[in-house]
Amino acid sequence: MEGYDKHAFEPFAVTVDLAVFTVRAGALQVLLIERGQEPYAGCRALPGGFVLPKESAGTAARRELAEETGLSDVSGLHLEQLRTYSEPDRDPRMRVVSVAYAALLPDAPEPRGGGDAASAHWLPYDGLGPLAFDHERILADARERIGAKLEYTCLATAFCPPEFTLGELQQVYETVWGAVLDRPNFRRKVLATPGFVEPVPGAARLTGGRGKPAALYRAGDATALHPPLLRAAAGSPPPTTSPSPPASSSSSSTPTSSKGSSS
Amino acid sequence: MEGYDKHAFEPFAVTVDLAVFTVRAGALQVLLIERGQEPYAGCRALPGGFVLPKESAGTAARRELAEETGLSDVSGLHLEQLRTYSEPDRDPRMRVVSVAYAALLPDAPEPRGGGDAASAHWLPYDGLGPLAFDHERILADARERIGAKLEYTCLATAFCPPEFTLGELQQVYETVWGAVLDRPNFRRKVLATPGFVEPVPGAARLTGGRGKPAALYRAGDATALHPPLLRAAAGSPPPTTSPSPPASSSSSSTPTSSKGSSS
DNA sequence: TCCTTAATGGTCAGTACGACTATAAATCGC
DNA sequence: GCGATTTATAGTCGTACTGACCATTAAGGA
Repeated sequence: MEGYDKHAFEPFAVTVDLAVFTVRAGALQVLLIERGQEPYAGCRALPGGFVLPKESAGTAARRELAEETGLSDVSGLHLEQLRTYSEPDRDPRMRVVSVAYAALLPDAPEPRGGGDAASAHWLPYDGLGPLAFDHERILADARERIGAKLEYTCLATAFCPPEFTLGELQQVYETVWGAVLDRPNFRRKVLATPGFVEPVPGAARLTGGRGKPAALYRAGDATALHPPLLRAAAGSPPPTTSPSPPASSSSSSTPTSSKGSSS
Repeated sequence: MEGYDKHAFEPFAVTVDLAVFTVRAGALQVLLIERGQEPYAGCRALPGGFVLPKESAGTAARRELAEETGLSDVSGLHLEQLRTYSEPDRDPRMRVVSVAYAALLPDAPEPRGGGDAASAHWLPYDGLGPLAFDHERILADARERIGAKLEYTCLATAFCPPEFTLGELQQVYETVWGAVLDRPNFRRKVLATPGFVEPVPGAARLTGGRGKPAALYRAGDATALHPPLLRAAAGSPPPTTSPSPPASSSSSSTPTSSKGSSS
């Protein structure tokens, strides 16, 4: 952009929209508000708001995150810019360009407190109805981005409390990906990645529910996963190990196998 | 964002900035303009411009790409939104929010023609001096993004002409990553990925220079690489094949014995 | 003609990973 | 208290993937 011609551009309103995720009760949940005014009155929407004159979009996003969740300290939460949505007609009232952010929360206190948060609630991602504006698209993009980043970053720990078990970490992957992972293999992979997690020294084992108590871990100092933890390719049948997959009824093809794994 | 309060926001100027890359002469090159006016007069900058009233940012980016390169048809070129830069003081004159895009060009005709393109030129990425505004940062972000996407997408073919040799494709990887790859292994990997490249039927082999002529390939219809083509981890010494690492203290894993799990 | 260069074809070992079995340590039902 | 159940953890085995490396082919140049 060379010289600025004051007549060459239209002023835009700039907002941030937040896709705030958490994993609770084995489901991926999203923080949504219910709109009270037109357009889209009564419709669910992503929390967000205007970027103030002296703010960057990132600053505005973190401010909105604090306001909407009611949390006193959001400085440690993972907040990441997704992309910017700028279709001319995305808001019927005026020209609004929105910078979308994705945020990850460890656990999910029901939001309380000021501002728009009055109407903010956690809702499961699956089965959501239509959202206001282009928020459905933004939310879908956010989920895809988060899922992809689980593969090659240590982002999953951002969904976990400061100390967590490997089972909880695995649940994050399974929930976001919508897939079931093999527990011993997941464990082997995570522990083999230096800096992903580190054991809690005191080793107070968690004995909440049934079963053998699990060891506690903290997030390590690594940020990237090398090599990555790949989710299975979309339409790829599991690389058929056994030469005869559909072994009719119950005749176990190999002396050691016959777990009837894949549905 | 609930109701709009006309006094709650400041109008912003919204621009697009373009990081346009090509691979030429074994070097990664970038399209830059030279600013004629203050601020940063005489300084190099990314091409870009205002988003017009009826445009989306993506539309503006493609329009600018055509204007700056002088190419008549930019519809087939890879253009991808990077992220948005919105620091309040990033432009000393006024509040400007810029949506950055990265574009990939197969070959690099020196730009000609109208508009700002008068001063647009290809320059090697390495050894660039300082750029105007925060464009240095934008360019670095763009390069990192492109490098990362080469790992798990088929993006590299966007740098190549419609028909290319595997050597040319490998050169793209080596140039963007700044690393040297083993040619037989690269070949094996690319050909083993379905849909990455497909041989040109006529199979007119390219016999330009010395050596055995290379077969020609076209980009396939795949977009993702499964599994990815990973570049070596940053600070990882190559996984010592030789049976005697630094045979000092740490006798690492013996096949059946301690797996060295806990720290 | 011999040497150089570059593309292509192949081997081999180590690692990574999926599928699976086995054991340990807790709670629950009785 | 005892076994069934549940969950965590340990380990095995075979295949696929990958890096390092060698061999062959087909061109150009001295």
